[in-house]
Amino acid sequence: MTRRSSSVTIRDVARKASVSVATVSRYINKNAPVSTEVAERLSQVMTELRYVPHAAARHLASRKTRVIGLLLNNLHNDFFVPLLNGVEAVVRKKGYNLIVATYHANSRSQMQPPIGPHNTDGLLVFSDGLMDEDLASLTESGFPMVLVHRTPPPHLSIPSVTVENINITQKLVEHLIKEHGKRCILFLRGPLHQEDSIRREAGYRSALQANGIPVDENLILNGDFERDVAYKVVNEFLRSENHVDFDAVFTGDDDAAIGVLKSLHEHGIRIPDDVAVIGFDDLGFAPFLNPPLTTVRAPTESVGQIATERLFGLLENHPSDEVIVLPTEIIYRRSCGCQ
Amino acid sequence: MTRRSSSVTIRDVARKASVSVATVSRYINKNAPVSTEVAERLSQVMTELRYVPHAAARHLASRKTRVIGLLLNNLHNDFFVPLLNGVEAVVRKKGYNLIVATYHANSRSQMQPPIGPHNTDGLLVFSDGLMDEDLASLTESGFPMVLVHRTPPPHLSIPSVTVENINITQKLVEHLIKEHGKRCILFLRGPLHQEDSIRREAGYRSALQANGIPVDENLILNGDFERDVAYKVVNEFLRSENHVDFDAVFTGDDDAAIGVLKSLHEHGIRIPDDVAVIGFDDLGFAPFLNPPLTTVRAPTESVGQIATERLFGLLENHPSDEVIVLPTEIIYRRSCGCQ
DNA sequence: TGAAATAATGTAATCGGTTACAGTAAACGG
DNA sequence: CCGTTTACTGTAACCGATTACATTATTTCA
Repeated sequence: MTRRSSSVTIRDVARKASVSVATVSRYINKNAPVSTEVAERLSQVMTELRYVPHAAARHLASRKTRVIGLLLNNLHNDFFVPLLNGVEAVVRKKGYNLIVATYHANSRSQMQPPIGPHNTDGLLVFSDGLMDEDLASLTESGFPMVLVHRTPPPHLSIPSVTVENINITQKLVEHLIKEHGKRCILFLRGPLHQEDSIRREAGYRSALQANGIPVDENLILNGDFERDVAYKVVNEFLRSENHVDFDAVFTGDDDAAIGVLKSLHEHGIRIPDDVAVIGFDDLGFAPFLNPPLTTVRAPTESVGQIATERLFGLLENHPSDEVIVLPTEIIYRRSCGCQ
Repeated sequence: MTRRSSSVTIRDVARKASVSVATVSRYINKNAPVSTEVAERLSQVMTELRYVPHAAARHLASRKTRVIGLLLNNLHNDFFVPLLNGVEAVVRKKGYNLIVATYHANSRSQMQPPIGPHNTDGLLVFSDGLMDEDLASLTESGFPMVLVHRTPPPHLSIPSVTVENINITQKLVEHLIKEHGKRCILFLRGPLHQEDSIRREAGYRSALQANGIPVDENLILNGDFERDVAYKVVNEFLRSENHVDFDAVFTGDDDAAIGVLKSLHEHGIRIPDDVAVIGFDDLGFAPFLNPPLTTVRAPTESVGQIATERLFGLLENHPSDEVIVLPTEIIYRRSCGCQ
């Protein structure tokens, strides 16, 4: 078989430096002593030949990819910028590579998850595409994973990093009720199975209940934590003949808030005079919306960073199954009626 | 050598289906005919065994990684969301994987680029980390690349996708001058070697010159296309004892605009009455800033999509060295004084 | 001082696929 | 009816690293 290999291999280096490939490998990986003279010679030969180790060959032989994967439902959301930022910083510091892939529950039927044990050393899972049973079988095979904004299923010890949702949401919604006298609060939930969404809905419901306000299911819409969807759904709601009156909106997250504000503006609804609006995440633009958005500050970059560090912890054999919940805080701005 | 291989290999599949590994490989890659009975048998055995081909082994043997890389200067910017979105969609459709990595000019000295021929089949380059000579040697070795928001260096035929900057910037700045009577326009340029920044600065300068306004270098600051940097630099500018008066700001891009607005607000400067503000990119939040931002709509998701499609074009041997410049348009909102 | 540990290196099997080459049987073409 | 495609399959070399095992020279230490 004749295959032209244009690239410089470890054998070329070995030959030119008059050592064996094993020595070159040892020098590269620094996992066994190499005499200083040989080391110097190799260093020189390698730069001379511009040798770059072939990743796939290393992977195959060492059974390590030096790649970690980030699995997301989608990439529509500004929320992912701080998350990615935190993740990428740690990955780079460790000399690894990062594969970013999207995979969600609806795409399951059509195809396998694009990343997993076959092409990564570990996964950061922020996706409902991998269901509990998938997590179970991956865990069983010893594949390192860290869940992001998702609690591990019962009996599975998978570390997880998320932010506090329920209490802070309840507190935020109660702020609308107690401080601003709101009683008909529209809620845009996120993706149905996403944990943040579920918890925020729980916080929303308990805030109403704690204040003797019956939950009106007509006031709960699906905003999907997305600008466009939120915009559309609020538009439809406002256009429907006899929609329920409302005096506030909890948009679910800041991205959805953008869509909500747009829709309200276009319908001539004054914020916060007619309708108060609150979000979640405190994305970079939140203080500059019109009006500035009252929201919850979530340490998203830290989430990415900590989750990634924990994943490397697993790779380095420091097992853990702790669920880390980072604290959140309310940032009061004008959109709720404050100031 | 004893290595436990927990994973199912192509040989396991072959044995269980009573065929050779070659046949299995052919079935997987659909690059040679396989009888229907064997195909059916294989399909069944593969799901039964939950066989997933080992990526590194495929890469090593086929000299293809089925991975493409996106090289960015950083990930601080909301600008990357639509870009990533466009890229990822195409990559997924093609059944490839996407490595996202950051690499900028200052990190050059410390390390090699994290992605390249050794671990990807091709690169989308949106980074000043790879300099012209790097591009030259990569091109020479036949490595597929597409430049994003960057024009290929002379004599190198590398396809490129970008958006129109100069003319639209000149038109936008002239709008400030002619329609709103502005004459002292602060400009926050982006990263020094980034082409968008250079072109926007060119557009800014020619707009002033075309209208007989001398360019005051004191009115040009480095905003780096980043929220935080822009915020800081405008703050410093405003705090300096005898800074030049100004009546407008071209923030360079929408991300920087957020920082500029924040600083101006905190200094009690009214927008657009005291100072007009314009951005660039029309990011999702632009219509919702306070006041809504006049900016340039750039088709960033399309840029990502088209660039990626062209990269796959190269992989499929459709050479091209065209420079595609997507059109941009001004979106007039309130921050410039309109409406 | 002699046994044992350590340092430095080499040889060759191995990781899990792809594919060149070879071969057989059936279909085709004139 | 026979030479030539075509369809299908198998064997084994190969991709470029890592690393178990072996070997020799040098230290260490009781």
